[in-house]
Amino acid sequence: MEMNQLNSSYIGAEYTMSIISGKWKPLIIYHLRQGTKRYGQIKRLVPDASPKVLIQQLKELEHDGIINRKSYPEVPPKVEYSVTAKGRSLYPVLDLLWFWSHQKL
Amino acid sequence: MEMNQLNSSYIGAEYTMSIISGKWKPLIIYHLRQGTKRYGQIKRLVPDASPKVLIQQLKELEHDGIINRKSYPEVPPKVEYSVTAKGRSLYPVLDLLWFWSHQKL
DNA sequence: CCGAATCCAGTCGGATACTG
DNA sequence: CAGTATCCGACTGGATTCGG
Repeated sequence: MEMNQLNSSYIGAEYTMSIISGKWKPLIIYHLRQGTKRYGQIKRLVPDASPKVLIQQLKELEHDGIINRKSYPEVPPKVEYSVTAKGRSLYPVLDLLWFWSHQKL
Repeated sequence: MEMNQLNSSYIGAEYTMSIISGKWKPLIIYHLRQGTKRYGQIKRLVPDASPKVLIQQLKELEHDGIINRKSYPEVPPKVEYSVTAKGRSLYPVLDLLWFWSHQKL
């Protein structure tokens, strides 16, 4: 599949965008990129996200196979989030999005 | 600026996404990529977009410097839309978004 | 031909309080 | 500690009608 001869319009670009669009998703992925983190850590790293929204975005990322949720049956509860292989394949995409925005034209 | 050592989180990725997120924007850019088009042509190429929304997305793309609007003072009116240099710099981004969505993992 | 104006439904994120 | 539950305002896109 050639990158310099794309044909079938941009149907599919929307799909990728739907996965990473969500107010806190890029930031969540960025932090998890540095390593596995517990829920409380993420909450502190993304303090402006309300618990409802934060959990919601984590669930969506998990549902889309971008991150993995591991729950430990302990008291108190412990939950760890990490990036999956599919999620790591997203790094170049996010990097390019970031790069474009910082580009001077 | 190194692509393999991004630091300042992903602030900026959201900015790029905000520019191309909009229900018909990728499709509009795709069609304009084939060459300058009149409003009526775009309307026919993106038939499911209502006139209000279509004009709205075209205006946003114009405001963000992605496309150019050229109006000819004729009767009947004639308006042409084309992609700017900044818009063309967006092709690799859209291509990568498209490519990622078609990738098998 | 190229839009503008109005009204409307659905989705998204935020604030706050509460729970196993 | 790691979430749920409820309510709510803002924004986005859609349907339709009208105008220069």
